[in-house]
Amino acid sequence: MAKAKRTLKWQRDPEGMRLRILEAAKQEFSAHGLAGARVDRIAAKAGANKRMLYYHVGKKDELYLAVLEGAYEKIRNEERGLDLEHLDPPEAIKRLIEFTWNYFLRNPEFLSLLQTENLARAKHLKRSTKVKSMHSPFVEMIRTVVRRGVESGDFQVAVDPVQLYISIAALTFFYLSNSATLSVIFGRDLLAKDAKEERLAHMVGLVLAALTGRSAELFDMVKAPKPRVPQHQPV
Amino acid sequence: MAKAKRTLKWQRDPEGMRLRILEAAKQEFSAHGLAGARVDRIAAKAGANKRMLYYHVGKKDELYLAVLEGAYEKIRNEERGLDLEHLDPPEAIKRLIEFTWNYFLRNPEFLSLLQTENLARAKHLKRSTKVKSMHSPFVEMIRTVVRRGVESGDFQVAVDPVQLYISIAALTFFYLSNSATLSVIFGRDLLAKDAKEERLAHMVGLVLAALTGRSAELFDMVKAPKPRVPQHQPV
DNA sequence: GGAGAAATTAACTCGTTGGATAAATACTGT
DNA sequence: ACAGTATTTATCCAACGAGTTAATTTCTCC
Repeated sequence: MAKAKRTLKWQRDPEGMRLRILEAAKQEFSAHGLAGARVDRIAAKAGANKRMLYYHVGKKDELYLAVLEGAYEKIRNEERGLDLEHLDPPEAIKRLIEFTWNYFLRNPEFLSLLQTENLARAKHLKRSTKVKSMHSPFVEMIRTVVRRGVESGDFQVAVDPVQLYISIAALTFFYLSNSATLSVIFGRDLLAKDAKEERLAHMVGLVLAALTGRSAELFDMVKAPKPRVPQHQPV
Repeated sequence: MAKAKRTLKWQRDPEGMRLRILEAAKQEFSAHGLAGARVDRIAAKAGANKRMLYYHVGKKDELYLAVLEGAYEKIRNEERGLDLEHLDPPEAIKRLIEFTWNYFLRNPEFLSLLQTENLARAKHLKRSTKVKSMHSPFVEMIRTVVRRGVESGDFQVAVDPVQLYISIAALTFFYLSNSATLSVIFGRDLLAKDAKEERLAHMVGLVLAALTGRSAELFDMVKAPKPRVPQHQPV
């Protein structure tokens, strides 16, 4: 056969393979946790042989850490584009909340990975040098917004930026990461479209009201579109 | 031997055994998750034979569900003793936050169990009939507090009690359940004594400020050195 | 067109683990 | 003290799963 080169049994593509492995691993680890994840399933999902995981990344633990680091890298990169400096302080906080909320909605595996890692008490993350370095700029970004808010009189109190960020992450993260059990015990579908809108309004209202001290208007402002329908039919 | 009954190879104590098994299982499941938990370790920790688990409770899944139900039962029982009706609304909310926070601090396994169950998307909890029934009274309790607050003029807005409770749980739960990774990325020990006190102050301030619209005073009130001891041993 | 390196497949090892079976031991009522 | 039942121990095993070894296929560069 001169020109029609015989169909190959497999293609070579080290870079692509590595990416497919990491993507498959992300799915698997977020769906089943570290212990529950199956190396063979990852291989299958990546359209690869099990041996490839060890060849391109490493053993299960190392694979897991690589996935985790990649996840952090991704969110911090996107956060960098938030550009809160040019918004007036309440608007900046609102945008930060909305971004965080939407990011978690768009990347549910990130939530699962963090939960998994916390169940392991960050044992793996502690060994990572990469991750520690990329958070201070973000904190400074928030600190600046708060300072500006206090100076302009928009905010009543100079809250610690780390506390504020943890609170924003808490309100969004917890609702989504625990929506399964919460939905069961409260007898509501917390992931329904309406419920999510209501939640976003609640969170923005809560945080801005606390910072500015103008609860009523703020709650109403964001709450406007959806008057209510507080479902409430547990048992 | 008539009186000095020869030392027995083992004592019979079905009730005690069952409790020891459940306790050991709680430890194991919260420490390693569902997939990571080892049946043999549970047996060992309970000072029992592996066969006992199957005899007294059931297979791994059933054991896990039993532990989970027990955990919910325990917290709801304690919450029942909160008695928020007799406090003025802001004080009632403050007590609710403090109780939740302290409960989570005292029962870290509860946090882990919930995380694990949410990673499984509440697959097991959905099969439980017991759990669903015990939450509406609690929601009503909060609803009443909010209504009273609005009527007395203390609160500026009639927030949905479920949203409010989820927010309180979020602020407390997330901080503790994710303290491992947060401590790493922010380079602070979030479980240090000072950090915990600061966090409690922040959360109470945030929520009360949002509800009452008097940020500054409230933040200062709770942020002060140590006005009083909010310890509050529930039940 | 061939040698050596890189990438991929196939097959195997070996400890672990959930669950099962059968036998032994303690307790109860009579 | 004896029979029957409840509780506990002692083994066993088949399946699984992580990681390894060795062979096979493709690529590159000369």
